[in-house]
Amino acid sequence: MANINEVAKLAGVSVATVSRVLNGQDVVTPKTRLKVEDAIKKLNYEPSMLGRNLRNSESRVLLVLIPSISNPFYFEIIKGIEATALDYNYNILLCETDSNPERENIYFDLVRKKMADGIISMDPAVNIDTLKSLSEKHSIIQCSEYSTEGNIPYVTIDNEDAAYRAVKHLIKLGHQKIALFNSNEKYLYARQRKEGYIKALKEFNLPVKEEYMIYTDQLGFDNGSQATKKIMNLKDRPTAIFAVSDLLAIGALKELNSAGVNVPDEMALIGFDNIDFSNMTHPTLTTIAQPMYQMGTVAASMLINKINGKHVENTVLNHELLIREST
Amino acid sequence: MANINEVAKLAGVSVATVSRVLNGQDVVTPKTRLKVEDAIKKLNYEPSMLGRNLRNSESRVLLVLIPSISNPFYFEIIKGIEATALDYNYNILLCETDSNPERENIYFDLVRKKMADGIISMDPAVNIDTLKSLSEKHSIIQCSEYSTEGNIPYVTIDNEDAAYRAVKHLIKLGHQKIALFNSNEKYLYARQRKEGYIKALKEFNLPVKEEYMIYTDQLGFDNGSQATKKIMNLKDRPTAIFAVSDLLAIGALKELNSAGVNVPDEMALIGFDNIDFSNMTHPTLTTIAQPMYQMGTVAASMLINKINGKHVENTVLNHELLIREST
DNA sequence: CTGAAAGCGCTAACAA
DNA sequence: TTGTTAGCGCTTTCAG
Repeated sequence: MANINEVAKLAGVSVATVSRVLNGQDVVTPKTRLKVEDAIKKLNYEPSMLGRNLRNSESRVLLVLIPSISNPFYFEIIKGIEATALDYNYNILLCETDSNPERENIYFDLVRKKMADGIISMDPAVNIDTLKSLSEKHSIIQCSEYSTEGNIPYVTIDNEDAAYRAVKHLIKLGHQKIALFNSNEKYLYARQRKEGYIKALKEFNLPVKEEYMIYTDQLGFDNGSQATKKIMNLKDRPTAIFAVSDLLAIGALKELNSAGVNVPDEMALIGFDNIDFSNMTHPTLTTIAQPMYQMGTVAASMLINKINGKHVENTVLNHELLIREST
Repeated sequence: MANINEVAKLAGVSVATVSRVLNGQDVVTPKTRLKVEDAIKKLNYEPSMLGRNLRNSESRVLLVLIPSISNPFYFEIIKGIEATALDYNYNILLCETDSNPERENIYFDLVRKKMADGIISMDPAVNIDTLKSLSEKHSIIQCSEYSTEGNIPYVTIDNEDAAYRAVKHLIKLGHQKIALFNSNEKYLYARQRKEGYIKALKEFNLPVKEEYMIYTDQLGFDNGSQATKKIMNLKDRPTAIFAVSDLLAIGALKELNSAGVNVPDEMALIGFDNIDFSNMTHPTLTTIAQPMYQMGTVAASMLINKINGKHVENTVLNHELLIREST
């Protein structure tokens, strides 16, 4: 593998000139540029990022922390991040924490060790203390889930309002007994969505019943199925479910279908996220759509700005209620 | 940020000694080791991978090429790759090509530019010529989809046999008119699965009808729905569908459910891949399960071996027919 | 067992 | 406009 020296020698110029050509600096005479380009072609030379990165003390890698790669919620966000990253000549290292602090630490180490220039954290279960202390020396952006501790910039949606609108939609449809499938309240979004749920109920003078609120530790299909079983056994069974994730809702739908409960007639169902699959169920799922791709591009832009020492502002994006067959 | 020099100075040793401690070389006296470790702690020192990587001319990054991040088929494979990679102190750069040659090239450039030490390609649409020429200088492994051109090592399953067994299962159930939802025949796996389909039909003296074979360009839900519409309009409508991907099958199921066609009574359905969703549909989907996680670990091990100059052998893993409600 | 020094491949300040 | 040179942070050879 040729290096910059050999190119310089073959072209009859100095390495500095080769470097200039490589970086598109227009101080170079067209004639010398041509010589250099010729030499590059002849030697099949490819500049090594290893040398360049050391010299520039940067890795041009952005770390993206997600709890699980199999949650479709993150797909579009990741695409947005990646597109923006590539635009700015960054690459993304997608890191799945499995909500495992040990694994998380492996990834944090990458930025400590300069293998990454910054982090976009989308992991609700992230250790916020570590994140905080890391953010003192490194660039970090929170995406979707966030904490206001530590002043780490974030991009998100108004979770409370989204939940409020979802539940209000159910109420307008005539539902009075509405279950909430929520995730663990240690997560901010869970607390916020619960707030929205309660706000809607209260606004219409409906009772807030503890037994209608089911908490699941994960946001998988199975958790949705389990939760559904629980509310089906209630003496005063709800007529509608608001699930804080489409995965949960789809698990619920599966259980309802199996139990022969008609959706939406006997049980209305509304999810959250608008993942692809939510439109492939039978019936299709009413859900809250977040501008995921945009969230990704915004997060990436914020991070890149932060890396470059610019000031970045927190961003709250708009959501949308998507009414489909399940309500 | 402290560097190795400052640590050496504070510890009163040379940088060489610090490096030895860092790399766990046991030539160092316990006493000096202690001094060094103290200094490291005091300075909060983290060794920079930038320097180390340049020196070792390696990046300890593995490139993983997939066509689309939203195809769940890849999840478990990626998990397998990642787990093995981490074991060997590698990180993976997950690269989504969108079957776009331009994007593909951006990623290939990363290994040319030494940002990555090797590639695991899972993209059926990959430019095999580029891959071939790249494999002359770089370590590459093909995973799942492969080409025998260029002698690039691969890990895969026996696609023909898998398809054969799927279709045989349908035939044993009494089906005589079986549709095939295949992807584009430019892909090897598509050709192989078609072979298996035909082999089973022939073995039972069933006619092979062109009109029962639908080709889709992508493996998404929508393609499955479209394909289903086509065969529903056939005068001699099939009674069973074998789809070469669960996504296709789920799209088909959606269409069948909407059209009020009972699955499996009026139309049996079998997919391929055993993605998570396949167990969440109503009815649940019969499918072919591939050992995806293992495929990932094997691919990663092969690649790491290749990077280290060892010889690697092609591997064919076992598959399994998972009979569920849709047949 | 430890240290001095070279060098991985590149960029940029400075000089010419 | 181009060249010389130092140095990014680390590992490793060679000497001691």
